Amino acid sequence: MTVRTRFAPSPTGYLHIGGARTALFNYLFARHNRGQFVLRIEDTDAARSTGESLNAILEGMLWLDLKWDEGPYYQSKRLGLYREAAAQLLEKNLAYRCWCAPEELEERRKLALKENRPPRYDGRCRTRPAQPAQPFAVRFRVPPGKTFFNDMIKGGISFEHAELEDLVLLRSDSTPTYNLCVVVDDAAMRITHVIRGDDHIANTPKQILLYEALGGTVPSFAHLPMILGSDKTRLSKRHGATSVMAYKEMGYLPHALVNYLARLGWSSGDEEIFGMNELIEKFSLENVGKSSGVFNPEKLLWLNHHYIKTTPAGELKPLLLQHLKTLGVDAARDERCEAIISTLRERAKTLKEMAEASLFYFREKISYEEKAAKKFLTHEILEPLKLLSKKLKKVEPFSEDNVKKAFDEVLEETGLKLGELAQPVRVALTGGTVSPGIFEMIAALGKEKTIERIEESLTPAAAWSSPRPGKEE
RNA sequence: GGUCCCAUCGUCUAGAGGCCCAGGACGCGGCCCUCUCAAGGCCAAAACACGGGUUCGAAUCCCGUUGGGACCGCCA
Repeated sequence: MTVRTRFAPSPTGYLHIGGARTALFNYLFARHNRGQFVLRIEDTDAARSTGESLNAILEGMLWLDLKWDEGPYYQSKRLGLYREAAAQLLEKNLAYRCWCAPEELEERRKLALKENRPPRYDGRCRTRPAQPAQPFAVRFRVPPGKTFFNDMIKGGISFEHAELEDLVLLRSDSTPTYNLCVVVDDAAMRITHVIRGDDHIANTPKQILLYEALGGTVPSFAHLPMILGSDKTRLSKRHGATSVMAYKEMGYLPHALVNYLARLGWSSGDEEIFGMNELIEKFSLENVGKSSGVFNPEKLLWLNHHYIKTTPAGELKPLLLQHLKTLGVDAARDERCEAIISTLRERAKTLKEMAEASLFYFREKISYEEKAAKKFLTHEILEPLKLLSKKLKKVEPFSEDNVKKAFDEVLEETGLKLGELAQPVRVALTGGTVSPGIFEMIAALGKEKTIERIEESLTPAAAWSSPRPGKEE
């Protein structure tokens, strides 16, 4: 039997970290077993479902490269199926009509909670005579007994039916509810493995009972542990960004998130770095842990940096371009991009950081940080800078090695140490004291801009080099 | 309140009775390298929640305690 998994989000918000991991594990399990991965949109709550959310979820999955084989299926387009199933259950007396008013139910629940009683429906309509002309909901008649299932992650779990309430299958407006839809669809779509968050454990016995009532094959279940925030409560906006797409905006590589999410709850020995194919090859539910995990942004950041360091510059370029664009720089036609990326990848943990750090390469005019200029653009350095400029003009090709040679000559002739020359040059070229290695940076900046900026620095250098009090030469 | 789930360094985890006075990774601290910042290399601190069993032997199995979490909707 081919393995079929599904990811079934409800379009009531963006794709969040937890949902993304559920989707990923379903994807990996299906791929690993050469099965199919189905996408189903659970939009039976018309009031809360939006097209915007739907797009956000699809966008998130595509960004993470979690491609589905089938769907998306929309539950809102399958309402007839669910009603049919409910009618069938009604017919077999496995379900019954309930005339209780929702408000009344709500009141009873609140009262029960207040009195510390289980807030469960008491089943009073099981035996109630028909109330013609009254709107009714359809409830499942939970049979007596006990349900056991063997969770692929958590192991054996069983529930006494006495703990289950007669759940609503069809609302009084005849729209179906979650548990019914899930079971009907998972059966119809021949889902073999239901992999979802462990907040669904309590739903599982109800769903198993429904499968049995409807004569469907019960799939295998695997309940993933929750992802928690730093305070060990369920991950939410309070803990920072939870939207997958927010990570794109922050300059994360999609695969860094995938790798991080995979390792949150799953492991393969001591390994930390996994490409997508490697994940597919190595993923198995046996290696998924049972306990919930805390989302650790620092580790994600480390992974992101790892992938920034190892992804070819050519692949990084279009991504960097996007971030530069939001900073108002259009570098699409700039041929230096790949060289620039190479100088920055070791020191930028996100693409956003890289874009910001690369700004000096693209600016027409740079401005000096006051402190930096004051400290390094001094009288004494004027001549060496002139000399350097002169030497650099002759450098051809303008490669890192050749630039270094020009520097060596200047150092030789002036007796300066590299540090004494490099920092002023750095300020002259970038405006600040922090940048990539001086030679690689100069080569990436390009001959024209380098010489232009050094010469430009010669003027203000004289003006700003007023010696500090007591240090008069 | 009831039911269910979970429990190894701060965090993610390895560990499927002896290989473990517990290994890796992130982060943190130190040192080295060094033209700045990084990156890199090396070193260090840091955990089997507790109590009972079972066993020649337990982080690993069982029970209990404690602590965390989830669920208890005509939401999904």
